[in-house]
Amino acid sequence: MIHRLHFQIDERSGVPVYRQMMDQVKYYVAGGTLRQGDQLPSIRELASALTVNPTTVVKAYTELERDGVIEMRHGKGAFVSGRAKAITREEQEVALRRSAKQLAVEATQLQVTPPRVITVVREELNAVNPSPSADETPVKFTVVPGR
Amino acid sequence: MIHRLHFQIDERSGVPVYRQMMDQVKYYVAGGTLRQGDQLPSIRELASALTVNPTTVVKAYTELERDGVIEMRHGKGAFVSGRAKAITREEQEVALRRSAKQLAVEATQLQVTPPRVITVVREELNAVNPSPSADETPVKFTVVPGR
DNA sequence: CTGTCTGTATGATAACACCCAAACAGGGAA
DNA sequence: TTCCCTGTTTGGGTGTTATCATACAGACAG
Repeated sequence: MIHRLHFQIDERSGVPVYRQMMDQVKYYVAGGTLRQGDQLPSIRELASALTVNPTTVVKAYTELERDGVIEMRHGKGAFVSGRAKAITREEQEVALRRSAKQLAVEATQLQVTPPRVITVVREELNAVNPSPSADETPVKFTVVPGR
Repeated sequence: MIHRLHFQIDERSGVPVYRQMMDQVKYYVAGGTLRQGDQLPSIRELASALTVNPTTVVKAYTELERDGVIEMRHGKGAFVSGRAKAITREEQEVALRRSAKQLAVEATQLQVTPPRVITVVREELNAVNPSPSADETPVKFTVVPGR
């Protein structure tokens, strides 16, 4: 079975790329998709998949290690840290609401009707469509770039 | 009656200050608190209230003007734009999808169930959508800083 | 050992974000 | 007119973000 991670980088958002990557790794850990011991995409793999410079990925991974989310092992790869606890449930809720609020504001600015917004959100949720997994063994993930 | 705008700037977020200000103005406009013709805080007033440099506010206002949200009039002030910027259906669709996809990816990373996402989006749409008001007189707003 | 994967580390370059100070110019009221 | 509000513009400074190219070093299979 192939596991995929969806990474979405929005250059127009003004948010630094390395920080967007950090957030998304944290979200995967918080959501349970990435579990203790799982191997993250290598620096070069992630960099080429997202067409960013490896240095940028290094920065993201280094900061994530400083935050205790991941561990990097020379010559082996980057792995989800044991003592992760990257994000609290409350922070997850805040993150979701912030993103939803942003969508709501933008849609209102664009004068899109609420039903239309709901429809599009449903479509995009289906498009992302995660693969359900109850596997307990540490796995390696590939990247699905989103730009 | 005194009208107040609450501005909150988070320096640790990594999001550029001028962009945080832009988002909040957009939110007020989308939500109907700021209406066509309303006068925004002056550049210097907003800058001193938030203890940021006036140049930063200039950048935010300039970008907002480029987005068609506000208009700046030399010697008079900054006002909420009358005419919504002309945008094609296609541009509207692209912008909406981009924002929706961002939310979908993030929700998936957090392993939030699609129904839950829809619920939150509905709530945020309701929170943004203004109750139609009969008051048409333009007003001036002051700033209450949040730091 | 060799090849190839992995992370680690530089220095140079460019663009952006933010601050600071100062000056210029329009609008409107005393 | 003068005064004080307003936006406009310029030049200089610092730190961050991100790119590119290059090199070094650990892990491991063949």
